[in-house]
Amino acid sequence: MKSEFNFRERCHEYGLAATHQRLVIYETVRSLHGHPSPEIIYAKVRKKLPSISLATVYKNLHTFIASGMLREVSLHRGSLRVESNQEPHHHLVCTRCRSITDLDEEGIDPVRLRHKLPPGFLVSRIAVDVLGVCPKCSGRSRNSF
Amino acid sequence: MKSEFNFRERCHEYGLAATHQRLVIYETVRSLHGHPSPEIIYAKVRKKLPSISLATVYKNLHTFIASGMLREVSLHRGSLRVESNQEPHHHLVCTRCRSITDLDEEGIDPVRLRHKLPPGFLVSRIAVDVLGVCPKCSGRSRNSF
DNA sequence: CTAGATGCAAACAGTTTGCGTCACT
DNA sequence: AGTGACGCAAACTGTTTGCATCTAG
Repeated sequence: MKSEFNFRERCHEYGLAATHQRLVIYETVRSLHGHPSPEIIYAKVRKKLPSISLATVYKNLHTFIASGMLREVSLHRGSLRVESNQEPHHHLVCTRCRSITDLDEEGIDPVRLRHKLPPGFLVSRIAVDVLGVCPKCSGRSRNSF
Repeated sequence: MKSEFNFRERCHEYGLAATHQRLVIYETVRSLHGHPSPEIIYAKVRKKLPSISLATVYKNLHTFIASGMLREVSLHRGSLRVESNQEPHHHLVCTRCRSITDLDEEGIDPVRLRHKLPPGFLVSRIAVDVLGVCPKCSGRSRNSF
């Protein structure tokens, strides 16, 4: 199986044990469409591995994300945050510590859309996140973006 | 107080009672810097209103966000989501139902940065969210973006 | 006066942790 | 053989809900 070979290779690259559970979790994510949650992934993985635990799914999703084998939809998950800055602005986000800094709008050219959006979708604004590693975090540790 | 006047006006505009708690919560958010969480806001509001409850803070933050008086940092909060689509892409996000659709990268001009970023910040990529109201949601109901 | 707002406590959902056992390398 | 992964259950965090009481309009 080609993708399994690729999987083992990438695990080796990051010093991860290529366990059966990991393989199934990884291939399940790739087989799902959209932006699946841990629960959804767990439900599908369970069909192949009925005794797997949800904790294992969580641990491995984090492992994959930290290694760069998978990406999360947004770094802004977690608790609710409100904007105290009421001016239009964008965000500079550290992929390691998740800190957020405001970037005023003029520093970024207005984003232009050349998309055929779904008919009837009413665009209200465009949010830009500049992702990377902040000065404080550019010491050691793994990737995560 | 000018800002209080403005507050009462905006509440009236949305049919919200201009309670003392609401005023303090609103002004507290405006007085904080960055991207405060409900707990942080609660802690500061409590100094003026020692008997306020955390539930009231939550309820009112939601009220303000739904009315457009405040904005949340990201629509992607909540549970962890992973990308099943491994190609570089952007997102089309509905501000009402929070559904996410992928937009392939070519439909959006590469974003150019003209910012003086904090020295030492290493940019890895730029994420664009096109926000608006999806066809399914453009029936009734309030704003929230 | 009355609809809607507050405060409290209990319930919830999603996620993490500690620990004994098991399996890659 | 040893380090790291697994599975389980319990703990936690952030958030929501139901309900009795209060208050702005």
